[in-house]
Amino acid sequence: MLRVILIEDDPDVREMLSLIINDTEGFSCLRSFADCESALPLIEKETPDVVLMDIDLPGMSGIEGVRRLKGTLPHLDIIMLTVQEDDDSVFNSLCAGASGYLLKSTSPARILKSISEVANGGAPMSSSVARKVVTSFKPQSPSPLSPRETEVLRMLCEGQNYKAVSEALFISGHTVRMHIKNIYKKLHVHSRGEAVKKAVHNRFI
Amino acid sequence: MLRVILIEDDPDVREMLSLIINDTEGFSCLRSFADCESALPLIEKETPDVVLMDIDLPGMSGIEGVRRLKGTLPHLDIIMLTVQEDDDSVFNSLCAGASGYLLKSTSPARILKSISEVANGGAPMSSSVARKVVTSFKPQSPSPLSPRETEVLRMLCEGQNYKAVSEALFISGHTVRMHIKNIYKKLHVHSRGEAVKKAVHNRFI
DNA sequence: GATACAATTACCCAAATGGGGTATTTTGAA
DNA sequence: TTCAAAATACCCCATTTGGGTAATTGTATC
Repeated sequence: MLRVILIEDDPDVREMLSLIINDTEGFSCLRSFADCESALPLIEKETPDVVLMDIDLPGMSGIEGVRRLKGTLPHLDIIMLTVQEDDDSVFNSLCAGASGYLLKSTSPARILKSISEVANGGAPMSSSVARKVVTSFKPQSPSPLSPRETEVLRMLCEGQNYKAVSEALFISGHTVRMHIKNIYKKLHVHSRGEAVKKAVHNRFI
Repeated sequence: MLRVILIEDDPDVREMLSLIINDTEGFSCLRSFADCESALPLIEKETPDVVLMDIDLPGMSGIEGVRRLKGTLPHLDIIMLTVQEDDDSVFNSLCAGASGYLLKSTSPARILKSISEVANGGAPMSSSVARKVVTSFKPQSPSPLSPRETEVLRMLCEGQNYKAVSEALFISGHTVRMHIKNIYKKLHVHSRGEAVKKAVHNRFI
């Protein structure tokens, strides 16, 4: 029996979901709340298996709610259930610790399936959300750096200095400097920190 | 009609998948190959809708194959279909540009569903893979840095130097240096580059 | 009140870094 | 074969950085 708690400010949606969950074999909606403030203390008491969480809530946002819940109950599985489909909502939710992300257009059957999926170690996502997540891994822009420069930059990211790089690549320190100067020029940066940030961010390394 | 090409070195698996795809309404397996070397030139000719790609192949790996295919056909949807379940295989595949990742234990019905899903902008993944992907967004360790140090580190990541930071935060250059020294100590690093990398990687900023 | 931690200011020094320039050789693509 | 890019190597010098040490203040928390 999967024990679910629901946080959703729209009373109609809340009621409907609660009924659907309770009317299905193997699922039980322990309680439902209209906001995080009232929900959080009780969730920590009741320790449900899964929480369905809206994002746009009065008071504390659902994302902040996730952050706090995961702080006290790291093993709790939380599925976002929201109309928000923008990158920020998705990525901030996942960074906060949500284990799934469904759009409100999701069918009741799919929601129930997602609840059992998340409880079994899955990460149910609406397909457009999943694509966003997967695409975020792919470097968006091709690296402007030559293979050698990429190699040098990778070592800079490890915190190696000129000398270490030159010894590792069997080239002189002068050459390392030249590569680094070219890297800075190509990335439009003027320091190591910026270069590392850009490299990590754009996945050049 | 979804046009599929299959790359899989096991003849039995290849045959079976090919039959299943061709025997299903709305799907067509244009061709199948045992390795990337022979597949790539023909895929660029036939421009299928979806490619099913194994990872462990003779010669070029499936991951490298994805990288090359996405280089020439950026809009092609590729689903990895493999026994490999380790983090490296998953993340390298997605970084290379795969749009989906299924384990070989996936049922034929689910594979067919995934093909249409990926063609419709989704990102089908086996549930354990999806959880890996989602979990990778969550910072594993809470930041050990004080708020002020976090602020300083954020500016270092922007490529600001001591003076710029001190002016922006209305503190003396000496204080900035002290903060940075403490940051290095807490993060166990010895240079700006390393600190930036660690900060970005662990999402301290 | 005591203790602990964060934030702040201060100084010294050696090493690393960034910016400017120039030049040769190798490699690969047109 | 010709040309461009990449990789190699070198010079000078001002500035930045990293490491060490120490002291003061405020704000918590105990």
